[in-house]
Amino acid sequence: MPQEGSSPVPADAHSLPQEREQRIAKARKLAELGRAPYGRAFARTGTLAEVRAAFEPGRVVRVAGRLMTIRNMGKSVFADLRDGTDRFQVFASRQQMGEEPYDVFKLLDTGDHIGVEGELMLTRTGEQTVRVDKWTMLSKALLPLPEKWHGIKDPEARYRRRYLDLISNPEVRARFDLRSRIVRELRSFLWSRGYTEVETPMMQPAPGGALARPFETHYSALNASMYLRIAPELYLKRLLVGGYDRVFELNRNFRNEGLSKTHNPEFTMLEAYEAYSDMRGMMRLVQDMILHVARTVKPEGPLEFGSGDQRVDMAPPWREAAYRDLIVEKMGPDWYELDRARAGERAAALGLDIAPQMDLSEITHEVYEKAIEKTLMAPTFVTRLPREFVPLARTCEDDESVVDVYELVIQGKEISPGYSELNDPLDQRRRFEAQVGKERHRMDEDFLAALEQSMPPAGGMGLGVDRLVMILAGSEAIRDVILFPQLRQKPEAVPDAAAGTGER
RNA sequence: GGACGCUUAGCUCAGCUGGUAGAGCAUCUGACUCUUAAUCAGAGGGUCGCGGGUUCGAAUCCCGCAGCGUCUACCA
Repeated sequence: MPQEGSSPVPADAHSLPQEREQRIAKARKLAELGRAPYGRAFARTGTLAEVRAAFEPGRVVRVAGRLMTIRNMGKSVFADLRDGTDRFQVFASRQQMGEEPYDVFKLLDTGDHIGVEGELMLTRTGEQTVRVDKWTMLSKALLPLPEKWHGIKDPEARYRRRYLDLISNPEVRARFDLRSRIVRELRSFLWSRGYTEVETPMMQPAPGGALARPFETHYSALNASMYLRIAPELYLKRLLVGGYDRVFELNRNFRNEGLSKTHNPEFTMLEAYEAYSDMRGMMRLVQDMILHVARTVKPEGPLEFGSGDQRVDMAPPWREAAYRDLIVEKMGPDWYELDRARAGERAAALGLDIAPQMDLSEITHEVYEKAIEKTLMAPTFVTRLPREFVPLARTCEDDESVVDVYELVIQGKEISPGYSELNDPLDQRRRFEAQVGKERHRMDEDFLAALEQSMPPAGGMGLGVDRLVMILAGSEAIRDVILFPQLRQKPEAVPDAAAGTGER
């Protein structure tokens, strides 16, 4: 296995010509000395945080963690151990441990995992410390840690090797812990409201529930094309038909579209449906839910998130504004009397790109999306959207030209749409047929059959979980709230994967 | 998808108008029994993203490619 000095070095070893070899040699040496470099379970007195909380000098404890720093003083060594909860200093001395175990201890490198048994003590400077009596090798690190002071900064390395980002940037770990809490609170809120969580297919024969390009895959056993879902909507509605009055799913959707600061091809979506409710009921639900989560994240003080011009005040009541009113507010009371040319000029004056083929309602929508929506910082329910932009939604009772929908905008981002769901199967069929012409989506006959079985009137809502986390965490990029964001594949894998195998 | 920018040691970064590459941390050797970015002395480590071109000579200039970033486009 070891390469002869004269034989060519494996290509991937170039990246770490020396240190990795040294660490492998140390692992071998440890093994020779009877200390397996990769250990098994280690019974701990508790986590480092627990041991710190119950600190008592003289008490014997067993702790484990990753060695983060080592300060070698000759006949004694101070080192910092870290686990998922805390950092804790350990102190090893030749006098205490005996010559041989102490010398072996000095084979350790930063990055290694070890288990330690010994008495708790206070150093002269008052730092809580474990004095090592015995220690166990748990796992030898062959690769060095990122720079201890500056950490890892290169964005590409941070995303591709997120484990290093998590090790060296504590605020990153804190942000993902926050995400976990948010997700948990969303669930517990809905459970407390009597909702049942379900899981519906992610692989679907006919992707529906939204207008988006799907990912396509192939199911060999059936020799059939399948699609990763773009939304769970049509399955959740089947469950309304099946008698679930309150149902939600919190899981991944996939859309075959571009990457951006606010778009990842797989993203986490919450969808909830409530029988006998409507869009108004869902407005109340989503407001209560987001306020509940925000309060959990920030238990006291004003409900403000983000900073600078992205600062958001979530304090209720949240504004509700009809689409048309927002337009008039921005473009003047005569906007809807303008002809196409005048409207185009006025929109262009705002710096918008108005293409010649755009009609009045398209120009208006461009104004909404580019000049209005982005400026809505505080939570705003935009209602009564023009039906041509939400073709599958139910129209308002008092005005057939607008739909009974809300779109919740926070910090200029669409966070949550809500609907009074369509339950007329023949109407739904007509609208699907109109869509199938434009999009290449297949008609979901099975779903239409379910509707024909009678679906109760219902309110439905969606919530972009990643974006909610962005707002509550004060992150400006979706990649900062997704552990492993989608990146292009590199021709070569991350360094060292194949080193030593003799391949490549 | 388009425009612009970046890519130098394991990590964080210098490197001028082209003259054969540096620092700190990490690593190795030595000293050191209360340190905490330990300290002190010494050493090793680089296909300068990849491929081509210009030139006596390229990390540096030119072209192509890749990855990443920013803005932009589609979308939640």
